[in-house]
Amino acid sequence: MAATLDTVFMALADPTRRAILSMLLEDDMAVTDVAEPFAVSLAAISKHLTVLADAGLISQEKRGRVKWCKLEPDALREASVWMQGFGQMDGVDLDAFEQFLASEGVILAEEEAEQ
Amino acid sequence: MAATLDTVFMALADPTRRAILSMLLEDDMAVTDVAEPFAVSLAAISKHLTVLADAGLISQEKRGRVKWCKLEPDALREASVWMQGFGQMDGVDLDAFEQFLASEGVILAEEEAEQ
DNA sequence: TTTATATTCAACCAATCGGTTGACCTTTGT
DNA sequence: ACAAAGGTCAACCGATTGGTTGAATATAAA
Repeated sequence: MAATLDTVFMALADPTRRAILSMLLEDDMAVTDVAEPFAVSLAAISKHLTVLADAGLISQEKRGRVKWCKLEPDALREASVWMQGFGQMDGVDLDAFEQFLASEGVILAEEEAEQ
Repeated sequence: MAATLDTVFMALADPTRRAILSMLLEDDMAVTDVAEPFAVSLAAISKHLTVLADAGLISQEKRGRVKWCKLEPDALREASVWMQGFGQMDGVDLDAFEQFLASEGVILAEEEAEQ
């Protein structure tokens, strides 16, 4: 829930959690199915999913006895914007960049906050 | 040196280290000057700088008794590319995006590798 | 040469991390 | 009613993290 840069980057720092995100890119999954390919306990994966959910990177909805995990790519936006301040985006005409994004139907974080 | 996604994201997960990167965005700095605004010991900052250097996010060059710290924004590229696989870049016309970047003088990772 | 400056090293500490196991709760199926 | 399946919880473990302090090292200045 408290999706700060701290929690997002911390969540992304673990390879198992990044692999989970990649899996969820394909489709929503139950906790047990997320855990299946990994050589660790279900409880460990459950913890990883909690970390991802706390970072806002996934959401979890319980239907019956199954808890469905869904990728929430929006949480990456804040972190992505932060990173872009350092990379080769430096020197880029930001107005033109925003116009380009708008032309592609992308909604920036600040714009969304005003809605 | 071993700039993996693990080490890069882990390095970015700490607010002090992110603040250091922001400072280095302005200019190269000596270790002592980096440490000055922070309420922690010089040794602690020295460790943070080692973490950043191991992640490839900064480089350190010793001239005389002063060790100069320099931002290395390229290290963010790999992580940024990984993240863009999830975010709202999804669905964006990547060709148009690259053209836009090229028009802004930005060199993408793949292009640079071919040089 | 002596002294101050810049930085790291080494040892230590409390807190956190990723992992385990076994008990537990809830929902579904027989 | 009973058993199985889906998940979490709680307690524990070893390793790592971010921090400290004091000593050590190397360079520069007096």
